[in-house]
Amino acid sequence: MTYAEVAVNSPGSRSTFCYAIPSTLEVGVGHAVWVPFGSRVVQGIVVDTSDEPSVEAPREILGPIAEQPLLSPAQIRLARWISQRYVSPLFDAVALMLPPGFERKLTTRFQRVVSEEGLPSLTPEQRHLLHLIGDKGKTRLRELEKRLGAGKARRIADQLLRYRLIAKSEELEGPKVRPKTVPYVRLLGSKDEAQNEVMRLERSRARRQAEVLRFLSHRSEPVPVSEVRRHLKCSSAVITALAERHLVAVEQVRVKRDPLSGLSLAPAQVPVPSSSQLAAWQLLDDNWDRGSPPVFLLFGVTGSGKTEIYLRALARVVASGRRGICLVPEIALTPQTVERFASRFPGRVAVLHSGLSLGEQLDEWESIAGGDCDVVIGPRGALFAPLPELGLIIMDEEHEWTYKQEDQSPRYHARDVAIELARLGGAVVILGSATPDIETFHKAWSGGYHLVELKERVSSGGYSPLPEVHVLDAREELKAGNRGLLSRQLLAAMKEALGRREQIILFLNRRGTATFVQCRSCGFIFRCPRCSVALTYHSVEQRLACHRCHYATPVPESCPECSGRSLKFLGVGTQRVEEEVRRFFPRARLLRWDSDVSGTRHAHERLMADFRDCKADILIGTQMIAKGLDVPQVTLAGIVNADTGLNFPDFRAGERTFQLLCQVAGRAGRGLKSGTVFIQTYCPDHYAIRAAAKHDYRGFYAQEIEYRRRYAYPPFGRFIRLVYSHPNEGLCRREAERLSAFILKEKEERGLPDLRLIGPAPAFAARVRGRYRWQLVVGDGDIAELLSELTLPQGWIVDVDPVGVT
DNA sequence: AGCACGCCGACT
DNA sequence: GTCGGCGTGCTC
Repeated sequence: MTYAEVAVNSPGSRSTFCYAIPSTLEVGVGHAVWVPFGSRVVQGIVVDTSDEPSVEAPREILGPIAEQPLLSPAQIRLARWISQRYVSPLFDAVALMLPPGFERKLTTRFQRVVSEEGLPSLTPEQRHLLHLIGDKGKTRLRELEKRLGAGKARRIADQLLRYRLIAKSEELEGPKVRPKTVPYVRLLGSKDEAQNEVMRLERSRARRQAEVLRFLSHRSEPVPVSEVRRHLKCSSAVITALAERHLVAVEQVRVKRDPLSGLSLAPAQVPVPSSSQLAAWQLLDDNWDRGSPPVFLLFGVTGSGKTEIYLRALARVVASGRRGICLVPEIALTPQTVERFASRFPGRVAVLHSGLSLGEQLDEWESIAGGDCDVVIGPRGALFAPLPELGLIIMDEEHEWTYKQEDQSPRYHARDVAIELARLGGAVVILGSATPDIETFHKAWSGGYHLVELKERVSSGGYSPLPEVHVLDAREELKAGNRGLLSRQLLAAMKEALGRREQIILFLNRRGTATFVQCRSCGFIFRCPRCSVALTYHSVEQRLACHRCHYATPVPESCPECSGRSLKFLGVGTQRVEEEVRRFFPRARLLRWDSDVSGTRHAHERLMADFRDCKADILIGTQMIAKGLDVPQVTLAGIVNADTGLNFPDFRAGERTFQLLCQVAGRAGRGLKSGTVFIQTYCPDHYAIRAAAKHDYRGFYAQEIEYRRRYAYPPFGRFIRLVYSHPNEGLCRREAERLSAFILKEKEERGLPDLRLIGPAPAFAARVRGRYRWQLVVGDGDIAELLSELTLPQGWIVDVDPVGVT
């Protein structure tokens, strides 16, 4: 007897379960299987096999879900690594690699057993439920929950079950996706026979049938029914009649749902590289196999031609018979990129992202697995595409935090996973950025990665210099009596640009819902007296709170520094800016671009196209315009308030601000005309702002890395965030305190002096959907190991390398 | 996710 | 005492 270690699809099962493989089944490592689990049947993946069972009485695997294994041994190794590193259930890690629509759930349904009405002992609620279930057919539990609420529906259903008034059944939902098929019509018999039949049909006045048959006799391959109908303008009845006479056969043929079918692809020719691109390529090419794995940081300002290097690298890999994945931060914003790749590798590019229909996703997945694609493009999840012979992973804009999965387990960072994947499969990694993540640059600087620099900006008209950047001190504006959002210099520059019929972008760094309070006269920001973190304004309770230590205070009426009474709640929306611009330039055509406006992916494209076609003079927007926008006519960029990000309670605040400012600055002057950028700020001396104004990444890095070193922030230390959520506030707090005390005890007993514990404190989002949230942040001290030994009560979320921490 | 088990308040 | 509601832990 052989036994299998199975990762089961059941929440909270961190370890694997042992099952016996019946000798009648062909099941091995990587197979998806149905297994009995408690009273239910769940899906699982075999991650190992052995001759000895690991428990006394294992149950038997019921059967394979698919004939072929779904995962390769390398993928299982990667899943194990992810599960360990991010302290997540193994199934969650495995699930990343399964085909789209793989997961199938059981539905609980109820049916009336006896239709005896008027049982006197029934409560009104019970009667109601009985009524909802009805006499005929089955009713889903989910349906009842929707009407009565989850807890109540279940409780009352249980009561009725006990009275044997209803019966319960568990049914497996049908597959969410099926292969798409299209009917094709094929000639039966030879062409000569068909010709004879044509004549016979004509004689018998079946003119339509004769036409169809003649049409088919000139074709050697089966023809789609729709094509026949379109061509001969006949109904399907004609084809059915022919099929009944056994002259033709109608067959279902599988077709691919292709998300790229709408693209107009002119095969692109390879452009002549600039000298700096050539130099960078040479360096990359020379060091291609050096390192374990070889990781390159392609460091080049916006518009320096990184994409061309990616394409060359992909071409190199494809030429050697291998394949590549290109990760992008957000596919919705980069249709041009997809188009560019697709026209360079015609017919060999696949895209994978959640914006596609499940059918498209499945078809892409299967054609990738079948070896029909050389290049896969997509956001972080595309990393897990079943690409055989993976030789290269590219990560564009590697500093972007969309690469970190936050909302569900496993909370992985695609960069780290990419490097591990490359290590397991002998592939090369190229990380590209104009403003690399501090941790990445540190690794490159200290020799862990190859640093490849692209020094010049390339544009269609030749080299375009970086824009001139002016830092405007917002405090000076206030002293001069300007209480508006836009400074005099910026307004003057806008007026000039409008006069020259040039385009302007105004950028607002409005991040999240966090608002902080600042004194308008002296620039003082309310900070926590204990942690010096900017206090966050909670509008519901009308208080300022520190999310790190739980300090809270009512909103003061005046500034403690200068006694000024003009306190400003910052977090100004784009609408405010729009109103103000309209007041100053009533005749300018404005376009507002933020998450409120752009609902769909096409809305992005339309907005961008409108602006590019000069249908507006001024574009006002948030983060989004810093990313996908490339409009050559823009000569002026204004950053309304550069400090919003700086005051964010996160040690990466400086880094994020620098990155954002550089990105916005990179938007101006990409065409023939040079650009100007205005940065409005209350802290003109902050190193992130000063460095951004000079386009000086290295200068910024030098200061930032010292700050990180001093406080043992990444890359010199790591964090793990533990969030507990519970509907009961007291219980939530108590559990957080219990775990905190436990960790401190472990710190003593195990001798982990480096372990730092911050909290417990209410999490940044202190209450989400009726559940209170408390968090602990642990720094260093090999806590991941400790946590994997521990079984945390359910309700805890573990986030290794979280995005926003103190 | 579902089921068993154990704890606590309302009622026989 | 006992029944049932609710919270917690386990499922190979």
